[in-house]
This record gives sequence, C-alpha cells and structure tokens, in this order.
Amino acid sequence: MDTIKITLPDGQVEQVRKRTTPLEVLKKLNTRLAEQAIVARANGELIDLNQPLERDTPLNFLTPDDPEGMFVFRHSSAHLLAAAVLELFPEVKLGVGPPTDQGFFYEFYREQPFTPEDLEKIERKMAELRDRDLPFERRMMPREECLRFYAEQQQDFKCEFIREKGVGNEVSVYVTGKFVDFCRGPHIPSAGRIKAFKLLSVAGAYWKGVEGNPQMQRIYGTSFPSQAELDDFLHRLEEARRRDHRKLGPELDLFSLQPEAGPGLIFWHPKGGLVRTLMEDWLRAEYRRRGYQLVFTPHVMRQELWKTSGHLNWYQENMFPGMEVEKAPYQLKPMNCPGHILIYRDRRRSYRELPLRLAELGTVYRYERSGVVHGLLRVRGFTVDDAHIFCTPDQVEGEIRGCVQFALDALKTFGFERFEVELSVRDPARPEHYAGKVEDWERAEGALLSTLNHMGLLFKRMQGEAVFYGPKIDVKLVDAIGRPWQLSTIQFDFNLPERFDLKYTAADGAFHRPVMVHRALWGSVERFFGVLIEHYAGAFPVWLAPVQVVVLPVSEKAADYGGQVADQLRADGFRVELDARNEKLQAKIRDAQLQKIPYMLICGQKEKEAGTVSVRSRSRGDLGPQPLAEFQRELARRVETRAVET
RNA sequence: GCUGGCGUAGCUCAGCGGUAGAGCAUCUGAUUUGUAAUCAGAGGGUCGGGGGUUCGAAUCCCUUCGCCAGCUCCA
Repeated sequence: MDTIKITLPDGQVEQVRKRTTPLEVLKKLNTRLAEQAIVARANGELIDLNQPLERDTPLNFLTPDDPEGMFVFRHSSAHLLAAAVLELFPEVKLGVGPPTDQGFFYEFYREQPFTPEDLEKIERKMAELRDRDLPFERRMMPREECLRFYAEQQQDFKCEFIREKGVGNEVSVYVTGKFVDFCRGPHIPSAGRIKAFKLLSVAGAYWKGVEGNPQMQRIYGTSFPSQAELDDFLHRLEEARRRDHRKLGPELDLFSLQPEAGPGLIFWHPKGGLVRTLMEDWLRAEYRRRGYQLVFTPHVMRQELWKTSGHLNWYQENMFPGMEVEKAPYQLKPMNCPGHILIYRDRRRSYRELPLRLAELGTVYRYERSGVVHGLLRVRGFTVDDAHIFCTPDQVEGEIRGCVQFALDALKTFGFERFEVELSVRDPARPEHYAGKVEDWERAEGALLSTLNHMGLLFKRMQGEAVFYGPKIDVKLVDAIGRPWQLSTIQFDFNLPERFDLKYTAADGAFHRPVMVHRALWGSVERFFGVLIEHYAGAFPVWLAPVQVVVLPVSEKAADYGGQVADQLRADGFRVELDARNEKLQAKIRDAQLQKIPYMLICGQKEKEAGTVSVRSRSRGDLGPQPLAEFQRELARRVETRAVET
C-alpha cells in the first residue's frame, strides 16, 4: 500500500495512506481544530479539506481567523446564496460570486428586480440548505462537457466565463445540492459551517464591470462562523451610520447641501466655516514655516490655456462645459496647475530661486456624473490644498521627503494614525504610455522609493499605476465604514514643464528644464473635513470645536453670573455660548451633549457665591466645581496641545 | 450616466382613492429649575415639481428634479 509523508506545522511527520484527506488527518490529531478548520494548505496551495493528498507535503489548516480562510468561508457563502436563489428562481442566469472584504456577493441576471421580500425568502432558503448541511463537492470535468452543461441551461454568462477562465482540458466544478458552479475553489466541506449570515442589499452592476454590458443584479451579504461575530459586524455598521458625516454635518449645523443650488455643491455654515478656518489657519502657518509661498489664481481662464496644458484633451469629461465671453471661450478651472505655471513663467527664473514652492487653497470645479456625488467626499466644487514645487533635478529627493513628512504631519495633527501608502510607478513594458525621458522616470521613481525607505514607511508598490505624466506617492486613510479615501498625493510631472516650455537659468548660464512636483496633502478641504467629522463622530477636539464651552446658568437668578463667566472666557479668546433659555438645567445639558460641546460650565447660586464654575466634560461627565481661572488654564493647555480628550 | 429603492411640517415618521396626522423642534404663557427632555396653549404642509387617470389623487399612471445603495469613475 502506498504511503505519503505529511509534515505538520509543528514539524511532526505523519505517515498516512496515499489519498488520505486533510480532514482525516485532522480528525486523528485535534478535535477542536477539526471543527474550526475550513481549508488546508498543501504544497503551498489552498485545497478542500476532503481533497485527497497524492504526495508528500507540508500541511497546515486555516480557520476563518486567517484572512485567506475567511475568504474561502465567504466564497462558499456566496455559493450557498446562489444555490438558494436557483431553487427559488430557476430562471435566473448566473454571473459570478466572489468574496469581498466585508462579505460576499453573487450576481444574477433576471428580468424582474429582487425585492426586499425576495431577499427574506432567499435568506430562509439559505438557512434551510445550511441546516441540511449540504456538502460542497469538488468534481473535475472536461472543459467541453462543462460548456455543454451550461449551454443546455442557457447559462450564457457562465459559458462566457468558462471560455475566458477555463484553462486546460479539465475544469473543476463545485456541487452544492442542485447548484453546480464552475469554480476553482477551494471551499468549506459543507454548508453547515456557515453558522451566521445575512443578506444586506441588492444593487445593479454591469456584467464584468463594463459599462454597456447587461446589468446584473448583485445580491450582497455577509457571513461569520458565529452569530456573535455577525452581531458585532451589524453593530459596526450601525456605528458607521451614526458617524455618517452626511447626517452629523447638518445636525451639528456644520454644512448643508441645497438641492436648489445643485448636487455636489457645499454650503459651509458658520460652525463648519469656523472649523475650516481653523484648519486652514494651521495649514497656512505651516506653509510659511516650510518655505511655501501662498498665491491666488482665477477660477475661469481662457480655453486656450487648457489646450496648452492638455487638460482639454485628457480631462475634458471631468470639466464643466465651457462658456463664451466676448466671443472667446473660457473654462472653469478643474485644476490649479496651469495657474501656478503662469506665475512661474511670468519672468525668467534663476536656479537661485529654486525650489519655488507655490501653494494655493485653490477652489476647482469638476463635472462628476450625477450618480457618484457623495456628501463631502465626492463633490463638484471643492478646494484643493494644492502646491506646485518647481526645482532642479538635484533638489527633487529633498523636496519629496519634505512633502511626505508634511503630508504625515498634516494628517497626524488632526488625529489620524492609520494610513496606507502607495507608490505608483510605470509599467516598464509599456514605455509608449508615458511622457518624458526614461532617465527622468528612473530618477523620479528612485527618489520616491528612497524617500519611502529612508522614512521607514510601509508601502504598496503599484506597478503600472503611475499617471502618464509621472510617478506618484498616494497616502490613503481608512474611514469609519472601512472605506479607504485617497487624500494626500505627491506626483511628479514631466509633461507640463514640457508643454509650457518652462526653464530656468542654471549656474552654467544655460537654460534647463525644471522638475515639477504636484502635491496635495488633505486632497480637498471638503473631503478631509468629511473624514474628520466621521473620525470624531462630530465630537471635535477642543482646539477645533466650533463652540468650546457653553455656560449654563441654573436659573434666571444666576444668569448674570453666567453672563460674566461667558464674557470673561470670550475676552480671553475662547469660543463660548451662553444658554440663558428658560429651561431646566437637565434640558440644557442634554442639548449641549447632543451638540457635542466639549465643556459645560454650570453656574448657580453656589458657584456665584464661591466665584467658581462647575465643570462638566462631554466625555467624562461631572468634574465638580473649580475656580474659573483654573478651568481656563486647563482649557488653554488642551487647546495648545491639541488634546483629543476633553 | 446605468440598475434598484426613497421624497408627507425644520427633524423622525404614520396615513396609501373620500375634509392632511403624531412626537420632537419653533412661538406664547406659566414654572425659577443642580448634571441627558417641566407643563399648557398656538402657529406651521400647493404631501419634491409638472402632466395625466378619476365625480374625487398624498394615495394610481407618465415625466422631471433631488436623495440613498451599488456599478463605472475620482481629490
């Protein structure tokens, strides 16, 4: 009888019969893991637990705690969904059904849309199939037979998919009850493992994501190995909704959208405007400190300029339509670069002036298709914290380092700690895609790379993701709902200096082409503000809070004293409100809490006599009475240190 | 832009062919209040806009605008 050698993760070697399955190995070893494991890795490949082992191999087991294990788990959940849908709606045509970061989906083509009631029915059917503990069976099938099988059932999308993905003469399918899916696998042994799942939504999606292809109905869901984990996930969703800046912004009177004015256009209310002013004040001070010069450029400029810059060619679909003024076409600006370039080119530049760092809080307008605008995060008019650095090739590396450091400081100052850094470089196989000389690209990519390495930053290298005009570093930030938002971007530009024929006089007396670096740290003030609202759930740290302190007189008898306290704080530069309404103290506290005001100062008879204030923090509650001067010192300290805690 | 869902008072929502409702908010009055909602009264809506069906439309149909979830795209 043939035997093979299995090497377990702890180094132990087991002799087993050939064609023993990982599940059988597992059962001999450790019963607890036998229940948790959902897939095995043999010879570096993930395989089903009941896939026979043919040769000597290291073997380990994955549970849903491993990201790869969770992916398999969710992938199998998608199959369960499709199996249920096929039972209830045999006429549907199947698309694809992969796992996602948050769960899974499966795509179907069907004339009628799925209703919420349909989803409930599907969920019940899934539970039924799960309770029957349907096995996931892997079968190998000649490719042609598989194609015929699906063709008979008029599963056109599956056929298309097999023709594209099915390599070799044999393909694998997975059978779950009556449901047969062309699929590479691997899968969990049986549906009973999917203890907790929930269908979340149904949405349209183009087949293969290509606009113009038929619209599939995509059913989204999520699943977990236990109900507790599903509940936890649903709570997090709830929490994300609670922090949604689109809800909090208007509630806290920070900003609004006015349908009369048009979608994607932001109205900053006084409180939001104040926060923005504080943010910008910080930024402007940093610009001066770091050798940037602030400029302003016009919002409409001749179309000719946008032809020169190339935007009219490659960016037109994102630009508002042009307008005519005295027979000359004009264009609302979608970017700030050409304006800054005109300032650079206004006169001869010497190498002695470089690096020249021109910064602008530049408001731009971009045409975004109506379905994509989203609160503050995706809008049609926004302000970029933009700057363009013109420098000599030798200065590039230092400039890049300065930009990355500045970007991290700009995000950290506002309380963010989780970033994802991406380095986007060219695809060397497609040189025709990129403007500029190869040696420029090499130098630029080298500068970006060495900067990131120098700073000890973890980053993802994105080959082929560079823009045609230059490589770039992007910093992304993950928001409350786990969506990554691109904020900072630092880009080389080999294109515009060429197009505008930029030059400087070097030490040798000859003209040279400057290098141009384009960078934005927050990306847009609007987007950054939106992310900020969600990050703090509207409870801004005291240095940013539009109202830092509210004074609450206990009754009218203490109103005068409350007024004095408020005046005193206001005179010292704090942002204070006095709540002198004819309301009970409890009601005033409730309202102040809902407005997320960092500090409440309760002023009644006792405080008036003692010359104190009773301090209540929005996060720590009642802190008891203290002299006003003492509170003020503490408040000043927290503003100074930009403390997040109140 | 595409697919689907949703637009009723400032907000949250009920009403779903037969005279537009509730709670909160607002205003007025009473109360003079001690750490998350005091009581009473009043005002407030061309039911997103336009068109149609009907004796009669918030309710049914068409159209348009906006919002939401995705797809695609992006700071």
